[in-house]
Amino acid sequence: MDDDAEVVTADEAELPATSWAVLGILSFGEQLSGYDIKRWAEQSLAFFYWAPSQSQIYTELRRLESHGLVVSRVEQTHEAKSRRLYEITDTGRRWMRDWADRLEPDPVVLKHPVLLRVWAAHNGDRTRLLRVLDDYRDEVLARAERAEQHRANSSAVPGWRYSSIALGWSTRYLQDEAARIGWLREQIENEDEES
Amino acid sequence: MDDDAEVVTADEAELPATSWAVLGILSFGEQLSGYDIKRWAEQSLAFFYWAPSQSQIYTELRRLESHGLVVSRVEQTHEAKSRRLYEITDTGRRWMRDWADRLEPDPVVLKHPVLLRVWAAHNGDRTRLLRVLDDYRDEVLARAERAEQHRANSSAVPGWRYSSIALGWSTRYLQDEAARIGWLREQIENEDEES
DNA sequence: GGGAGCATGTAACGGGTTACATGATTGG
DNA sequence: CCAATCATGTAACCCGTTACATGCTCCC
Repeated sequence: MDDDAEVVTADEAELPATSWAVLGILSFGEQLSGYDIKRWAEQSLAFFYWAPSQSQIYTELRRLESHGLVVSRVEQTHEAKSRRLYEITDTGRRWMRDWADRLEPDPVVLKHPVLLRVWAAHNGDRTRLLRVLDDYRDEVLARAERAEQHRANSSAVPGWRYSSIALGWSTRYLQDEAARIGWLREQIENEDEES
Repeated sequence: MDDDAEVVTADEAELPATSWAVLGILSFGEQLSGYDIKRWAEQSLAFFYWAPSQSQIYTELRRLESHGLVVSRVEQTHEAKSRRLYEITDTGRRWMRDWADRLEPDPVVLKHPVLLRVWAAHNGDRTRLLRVLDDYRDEVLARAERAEQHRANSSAVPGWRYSSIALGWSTRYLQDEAARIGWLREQIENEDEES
C-alpha cells in the first residue's frame, strides 16, 4: 500500500508546462470537457501564457488522468452524442498547491519576431518596417480591448479574483506594448538625424 | 540550369525560426564561428527573442550552408586547433532582404509562468506568491541593466543602429515589466479589501 | 597542474504542432 | 439543406533541448 494520498512525490515537478495549465483551469472547480478547456484557455491563458492546440489538450487530460490528478465521466447529452467531462481530484489539488508554493517558476519566454525585424532592419526597407510596426500596434490595441473585456467579465465572479488580476495585468501589458511601439517608431524615423 | 541566383524561391519561408536568427546575426557581415554566434545571441537576441542552444546553432549553420545561404572555411589558429568560420553569401543576403520585407512576422510568443502563478494563486499561499513576485522583480531589473549596458556598447558601432534600438526597446520593456509587477503586488495586497 | 573558457559535435528524447478523420447538433 | 460549431481523437513530423563526448589553449 503506497501512501501517495498524503505526500506529493518528488516527480510532481515532471509534468510538462501544458499539463499544469490544464490542471490549473480545472482547479477552478468546474467540470469541463476538452473542448471547454480550449475555449477557457483562449479567454484567459492565451493573454499571458499560451493557448495549446486542441489535440494537445486531450493528450494532457489523458496524462493527468493517468496520474490520478483528474477524473472523467461521460455525459450523455443525447442518445448518439456524448462528451467526456473532467474534474480535478484531491490529489490534483494537492499537486496544484505544491506547484503554487514551490519556488522558482520557469523562466519567462518572450519570442518577439517583430523586434527581430527591427534588430535586423538593415536588410530591408524602412518604410515597410514602419508599416509592420503600425499593423502590429493596431493588433496589440485590439488585443488589449479583448483582454479588458474578459477582465471585466471575470471581475464579478467570486473565486476569480486572481484570474481577473492576471487579465488586468495583460491589459496593462498590451497598453505598455503599444506605447513602446510608438517609441520604436520615433527612434526609427529619426534614425538618420542622430550621430 | 536552375536560376535561383536571381529569384528567391517560394520555399524560403520554410526556414525554421532559429535559422533566421542565425542568418540574421551573420547578416551583420562578420565571419563567425558557431561559438561566436552563441555569445552574440546571448548579448542581443536573448533580450527580445531567445538564445538557442549551442548544438542547435551548429545544426542551423549546416542547414544554412546546405541552402547556400552561408559559406564556411576552416581557420587554422594553431597546428592542432581549428575553428570553422561562417560568412553570409549573396544568396543569403537576398533571403534576408526578402524575409525583412515580406509582411506578417510570426505571432509574438509570451509564456509567462509568473503570471500563471498569479492566475492560479487560489491554490497557494499569498505570502509566498508575493515573495515570488519580489524575486522576479529584482531579476527583471538586473536584466534591464544588462540590456542597457549592451545597448550602450552597441550604440557607437556603425551599422548597429537598429540593433541598439532593439536593445533600447528591451531596456524599456524590462523597466515596464518591473513597474507592472509593482502594480500586481498592490492588487494582491489589497485583495481582500475590495468588494 | 588544473580549471575556465574555446570549440564542435552526436544521440536520445519529447513536447507540441499541423493535418486529417469523423460525426453529431444547431440555426439561418 | 448547408454551414458553423460542438466534440474527440490519430498520425506524422520536427524543432529544439539536455546530456554526453572530446580535446584544445590560456592563464594562474
